[in-house]
Amino acid sequence: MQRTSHASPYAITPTHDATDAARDTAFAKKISSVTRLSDDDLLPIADLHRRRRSFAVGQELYHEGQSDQRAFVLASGWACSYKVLENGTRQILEFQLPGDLIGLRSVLFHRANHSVETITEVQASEVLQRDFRQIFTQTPQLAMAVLAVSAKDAAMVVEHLITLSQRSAAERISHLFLELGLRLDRVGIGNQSGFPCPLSQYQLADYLGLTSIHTNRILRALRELGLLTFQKGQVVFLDYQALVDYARFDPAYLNHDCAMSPDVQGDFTT
Amino acid sequence: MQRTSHASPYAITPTHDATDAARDTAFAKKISSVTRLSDDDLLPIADLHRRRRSFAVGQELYHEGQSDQRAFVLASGWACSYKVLENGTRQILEFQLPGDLIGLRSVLFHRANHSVETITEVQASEVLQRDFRQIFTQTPQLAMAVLAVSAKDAAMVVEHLITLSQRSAAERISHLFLELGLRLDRVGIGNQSGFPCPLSQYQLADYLGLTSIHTNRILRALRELGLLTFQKGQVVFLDYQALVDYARFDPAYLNHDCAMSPDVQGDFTT
DNA sequence: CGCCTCATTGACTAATCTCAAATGGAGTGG
DNA sequence: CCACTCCATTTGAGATTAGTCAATGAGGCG
Repeated sequence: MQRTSHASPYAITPTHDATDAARDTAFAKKISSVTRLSDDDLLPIADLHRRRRSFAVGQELYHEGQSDQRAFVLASGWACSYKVLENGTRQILEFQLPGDLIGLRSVLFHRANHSVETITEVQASEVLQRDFRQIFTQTPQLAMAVLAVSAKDAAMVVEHLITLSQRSAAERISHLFLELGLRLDRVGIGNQSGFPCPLSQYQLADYLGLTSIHTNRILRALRELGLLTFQKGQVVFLDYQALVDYARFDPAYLNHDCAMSPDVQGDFTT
Repeated sequence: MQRTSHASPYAITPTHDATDAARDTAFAKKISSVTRLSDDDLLPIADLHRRRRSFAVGQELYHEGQSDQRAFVLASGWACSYKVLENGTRQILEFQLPGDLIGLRSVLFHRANHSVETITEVQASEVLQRDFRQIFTQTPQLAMAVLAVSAKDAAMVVEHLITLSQRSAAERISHLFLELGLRLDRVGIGNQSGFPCPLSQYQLADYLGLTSIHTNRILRALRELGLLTFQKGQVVFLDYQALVDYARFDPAYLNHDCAMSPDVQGDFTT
C-alpha cells in the first residue's frame, strides 16, 4: 500500500489520498468502470487486497487443470493467460495489464481451463474463492459488477476471436498494439504516441496465431509503411489515425457500460 | 408447456412429469448442469418461461447496437450469434441449440455487441432484464449459477478462438461437428452415429473463418477419408473414434462444473 | 418453365508456414 | 578484456494452405 519508489514503467502510480485508499485500489477502479460503488461496497473490495504477492518474470500464477481455484488482482506488471495444445504450440488468450482481474473464470470452476504466467515482474493480490462467495451472498450489487467485468473480458475475447479469424497479419499486429495502447492509457501508462511493451515477438506471435518469423516480417513492413515501430521494448505510433484506419480499430468493445448497476434501475426509455 | 406433437427433429422432447414441470424446462436443465437447484430456486426459473414466442427461419432476435436488452431461452430450433464486419464478411460466434441461453452478455450491457438470428424455425422464451435483476437480488445462489453458465459459454468461445487460430480447415470442420453432436446428444437429439444439421455450407464457413468454397472441398476430403459425411441436412460420423483423434477433440471444455454452488462448499479434497 | 439459392468443380493467386541460416546483444566464466 | 553461450531478431527460398474468380449443376418453388 506504500508508494513505490523505483517507478517501474509497468507499474500503476496511484494518486493516493490517505482518507479512502480503498477507492484507489486497482480492483476498485476496475469495478468502478462498470458500475457506481457505494461506500458499503468498498469494504469487501478493500478486503481483496490483503494478500499481496510478488512474482518473477515467467513465473506461473496457476496452471491448466489445477484445482485450487485462484484469482488475482494485478497491481503492477504484465501477465498472460494461455493454453498449450497437443501439438506443442500455445495460444495466448489474453494479456493482463495493471488493474486487470485474473482468473475469474477459473475460480468459478473446479479446475482452471487455462494457465497464467507473468511476462514481467508482477505485484498481485490473491483473491480466494471464499472472498467471491462472500461478495455474492452479501452484496448482490457487487456480484452484478463482477459479472459485468467478466462480460467485458468476454467481449475482449470475442474481439480477439474476430481478429484471428478475419484480419490479416498486419491488421492483427496493429489492432493489438492499438488495444494495448488504449488499455494502458486508462491506467496512466503511455499515450497516443506509444507505450513501453515488454513482449517478445514470440509472445506476440502466440497471441496473434502467427509464427514469430512472419510477425517479424510484418513488423518491418509496418515500420516501412510509416505506421508504427516496435523496437527495444517500446511501441511508437508513427501515425495514429492512419493506423486506426488501417487496422479498422473500433474501441467500442473496450467501452461497455454495465446495464444492471443499481443507479440505472428503471432508467429504460423503451 | 404441453407436449409438442409434431416432433420437429430440432425440438427438445422433455420427459414430462406433471408434478413439477418447472424442473423440466430447458433453462432449469441448463442451470442444473452447473449447480444443484433447490425447490425455492425453481419458482423464479419457471417464471422465465412466461413469454413464449415463435420465430421464422432467418428472423432476427436482436441486432448489434440495439439498446433494449433481451435474452432468450431457446426451447426448440437452432440460432446463431454473429458480428458483421466493416468489409461485409460476417463471423458467426456461436450456434445456439435447444436449451441454450441466448443473449446473457447483451442483457448485461446497455447495447448488444452482436446480433442473433434464427437458422431454423424457433420457439423461445423472452427473458427481460428485470427478471435477471430479480434473480440477482433475491436468489444469490441462482446468480452464481447464471454466472457459471456465462463462464461455460466463455469456455466455448475460447475453444472456438483456438480452433480458428490453430487448427486446419479439416480439423475445424471435424471439431465443430463433434461439438455439435455432443451438445445435441445432451438434449436428446442425435447420437454417436450422427445428427440432423440444418446449417448451410455458407453458415459453416462463417463460423469457421473459411470460404464456403474451401469448406465444400474439405467436406469432400473428409468424406473420401471415411471420417464423416454432411449431406442433405444430416451429419453422419463414419468412424467416430478416428474423427476424435483426427480433430484432436477433447470434450473437457463442455464438462465444467460450477465450483461455487452451495452444495460443494468446503468440498475440496486437494 | 424460369428463377433462386446452395453445392460443386477447375485454374490460378496470395498469404502464411517451414526449414535453414546469419546477425546481434546480454550475460558469464576465464 | 575476450571467448563463449544463449536467446531474440532478422533474412532467404521454397512448400503449403486457403482465397479468388469463374462457371456449372442440382433442387425447390412460384
